[in-house]
Amino acid sequence: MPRPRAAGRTIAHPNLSAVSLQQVLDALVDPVRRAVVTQLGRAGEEISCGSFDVPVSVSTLTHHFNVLREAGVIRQYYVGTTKMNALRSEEMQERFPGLLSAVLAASGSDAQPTEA
Amino acid sequence: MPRPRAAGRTIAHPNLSAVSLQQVLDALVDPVRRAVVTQLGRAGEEISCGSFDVPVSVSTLTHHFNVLREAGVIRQYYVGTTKMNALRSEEMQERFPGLLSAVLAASGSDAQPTEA
DNA sequence: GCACAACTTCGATGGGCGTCGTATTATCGG
DNA sequence: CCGATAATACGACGCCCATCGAAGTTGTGC
Repeated sequence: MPRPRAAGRTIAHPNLSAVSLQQVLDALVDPVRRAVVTQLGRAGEEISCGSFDVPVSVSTLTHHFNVLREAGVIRQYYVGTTKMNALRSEEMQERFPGLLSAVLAASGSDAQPTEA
Repeated sequence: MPRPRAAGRTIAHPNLSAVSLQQVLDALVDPVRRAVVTQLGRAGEEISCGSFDVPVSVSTLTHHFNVLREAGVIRQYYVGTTKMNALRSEEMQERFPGLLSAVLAASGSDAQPTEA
């Protein structure tokens, strides 16, 4: 009976009322995770896990997706062997008004000082 | 010639255009620093370094003030041996619209899930 | 000038987390 | 049933940072 593992199907998502500000900030403070969020924000649509432009290995990326999901920032579901990702923008807006949108806006414009 | 040290007087503050989103998030993600920011937000006024209610030693607190100041979140100046602190709310609002206010709002209300 | 109070600086320590490679599971197409 | 593809689970490793205590600096008041 080697534990059920991923079960391949349904994925658990937290109720946003059970998510703390600390969790969300922890999720958004990592540059790689913020890149994921930003790309999701730009696309406005679901994106498969493998379609992100980030400078880390696949296993690391999986870890980041878990953190984002557990923080309530993204929603995920399977389509075959592919896992799709989407922002939980509206729910986040209710839970922490203005927070996610502020980060998205800042990431979108000149998030970096003078270095380009 | 033991370097000038603190010089006791004027303190250097960054221009907010030279501050990155990463810096600000790094500053705000720490619970102790966020407690400082929250208490400053509530007070609406300057507070001396020693008047904060945080569960760390004095030397650690000094470190946190440095991080907050270098991230452009707070402004500091000496009054005798006392150092006063104030939020740079308006400037932050211009640089990263909605960010600081969102964090303040979230910290103020139920930032924690269900644990009280 | 001296003691005291407020804060800083320095060096050391510990824990957490981002990172990776490898092995494993799940799904689809022949 | 077999291979290929997509993603996860599992340790392990290294670094960064929050933390502290002790010593130092600056200013105040007597």
